[in-house]
Amino acid sequence: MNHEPGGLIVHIGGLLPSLSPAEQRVARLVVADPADAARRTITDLATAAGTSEATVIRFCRSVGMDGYPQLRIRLAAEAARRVVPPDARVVGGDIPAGADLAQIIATIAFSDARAVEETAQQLDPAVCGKVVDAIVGAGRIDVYGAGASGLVAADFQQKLHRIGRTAFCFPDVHAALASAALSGRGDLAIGISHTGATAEVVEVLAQARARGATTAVLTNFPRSPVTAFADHVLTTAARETTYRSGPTVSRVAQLTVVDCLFVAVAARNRPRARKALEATAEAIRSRRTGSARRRP
Amino acid sequence: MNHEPGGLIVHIGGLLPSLSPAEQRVARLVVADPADAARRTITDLATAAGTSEATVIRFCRSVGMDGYPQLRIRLAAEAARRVVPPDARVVGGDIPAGADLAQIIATIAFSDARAVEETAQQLDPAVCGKVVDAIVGAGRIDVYGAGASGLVAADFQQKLHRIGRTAFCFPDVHAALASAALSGRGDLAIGISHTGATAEVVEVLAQARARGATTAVLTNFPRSPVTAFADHVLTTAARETTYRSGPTVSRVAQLTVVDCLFVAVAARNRPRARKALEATAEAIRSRRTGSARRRP
DNA sequence: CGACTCATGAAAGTAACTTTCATCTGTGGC
DNA sequence: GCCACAGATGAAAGTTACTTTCATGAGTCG
Repeated sequence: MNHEPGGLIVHIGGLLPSLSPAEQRVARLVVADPADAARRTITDLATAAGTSEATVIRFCRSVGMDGYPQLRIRLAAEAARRVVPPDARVVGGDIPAGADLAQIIATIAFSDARAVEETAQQLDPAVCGKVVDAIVGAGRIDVYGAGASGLVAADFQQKLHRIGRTAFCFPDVHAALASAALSGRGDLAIGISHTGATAEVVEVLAQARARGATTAVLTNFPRSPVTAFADHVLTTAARETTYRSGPTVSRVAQLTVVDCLFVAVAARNRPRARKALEATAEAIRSRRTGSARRRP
Repeated sequence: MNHEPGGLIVHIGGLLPSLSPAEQRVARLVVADPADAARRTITDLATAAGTSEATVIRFCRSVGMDGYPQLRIRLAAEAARRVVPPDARVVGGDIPAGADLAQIIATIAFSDARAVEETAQQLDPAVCGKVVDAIVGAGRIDVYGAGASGLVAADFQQKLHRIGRTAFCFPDVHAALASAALSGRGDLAIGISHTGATAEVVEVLAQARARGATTAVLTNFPRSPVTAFADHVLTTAARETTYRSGPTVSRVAQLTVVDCLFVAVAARNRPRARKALEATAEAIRSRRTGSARRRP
């Protein structure tokens, strides 16, 4: 049958004058509220149009559909498409004072999602590749971060560990500096700092580099102090707002970058990574209670 | 019947583990290609899933629909709304074996961004409101989480702390259980677990609740064991892939939810929260080295 | 004014959907 | 190890929705 890829509703509107009176009544109902029509059964719609089911079927054929069910799902699809995503325009800035929860959720989700997308867009695959090389070939891997970035660092460390690349992460600056002092050629130090100016991270990276280790940093500001001590610079792309200070916004973007590196490293040695993953997953599984409840 | 205003497909994803095997087969087909499923008749779909029509009907009811035709039009509508980015066909699934870095980045960013968006869409503002109330009114706040979710828990704790709502987070199960045992009416325990089946988190929440504390949980699976012990259930919406085991994907979504709660709590008492934020920011600022370098 | 065309709905027929029920399977208790 | 039980499942019966057929009637053209 006929294919009307674009606007079925528009198409019906154009066909309207050429339809029989009873079919026109059906058509008008459909055009007026496609979503509502999609919800009705054929008998329903026929009654609402003051006609019989047979006429509705004829109408379907007249507009190029095979039958009523087909029309229904087409209508549902078109009605959904024409609904404009509510008020995405306003969303994206700061949170207004009297904001309700739905607004807050929409705003945050929007800015998080955008941070992720924009970060991915500006991330340089070549630099990533070098960092991945470094991770794969490194003797020892240390990951540093303070505050919110510290959590990202911990996450990175956990992940590398799970695929068999032993890594360390220090919550304490002194321990971190000690580890950096003990590193050398062939080792890798990864710093994570939104501002790129966190003293601890800068010091640690500087120390590691002075000892001959390779250094990499993940920051939002490509010209921040820390980049002076980094062989490889990866950047996130996050904007700040009042209530969500910088690190908060960028943390999601940082995690995305960490995930990318993780997957890329795992992809380098698929079988071994998979085996390591399975082993760790197995170890964790025993810590689960029974599977999800079935309809309680 | 149930109203799932946001993402039915996402909702189905979350319900997946709580469905019976045969229903899961149906669910997977539906999630994999909603538009295609909408085109099929019930017999068709049943055959494709290797099961009977009866099971498909049961599946419809399980996900909150009245019957198959209703499911069909909902699927058609959602599939249409989901404006698929041109080359997103490959993106979103598993990472192909020979993937290059650009592909990996695109895939991960896409699935992260989608997890955030879908989570926001299905997040219930009413439940969030109750959790915010609980946080604002709580005597003591404990946040629990293990593994990757543990980092999210730590993040939440840090955030609450920064706006003056003292909270605790325990990396050690014993300490957590002890704290839970000491909690009581007016206290709040928040559990974070992607699977909802992490034994530690379940035990701790059960304990806290038994002592009279209010409990809340953040999980991907609304019918998982942990929800039995939670007064408030918040859900993320993340799908799993091979290389990025569940918790990895959902962590970004979890963080978004945590951010929402954080901002909502801060919004309740704007001046005080702002003052607390500024105080902590000031404390951290001293730990920064000079501002960003100007063209080196 | 008759013969034709077309629109229309009633009713019969078919396919789709829903319910019921018997069977089966795995689980936990003794 | 066996029994009782709950849950999962599909076959088949039952119901509803959809489609076809056909008779009727209104308009209309020679």
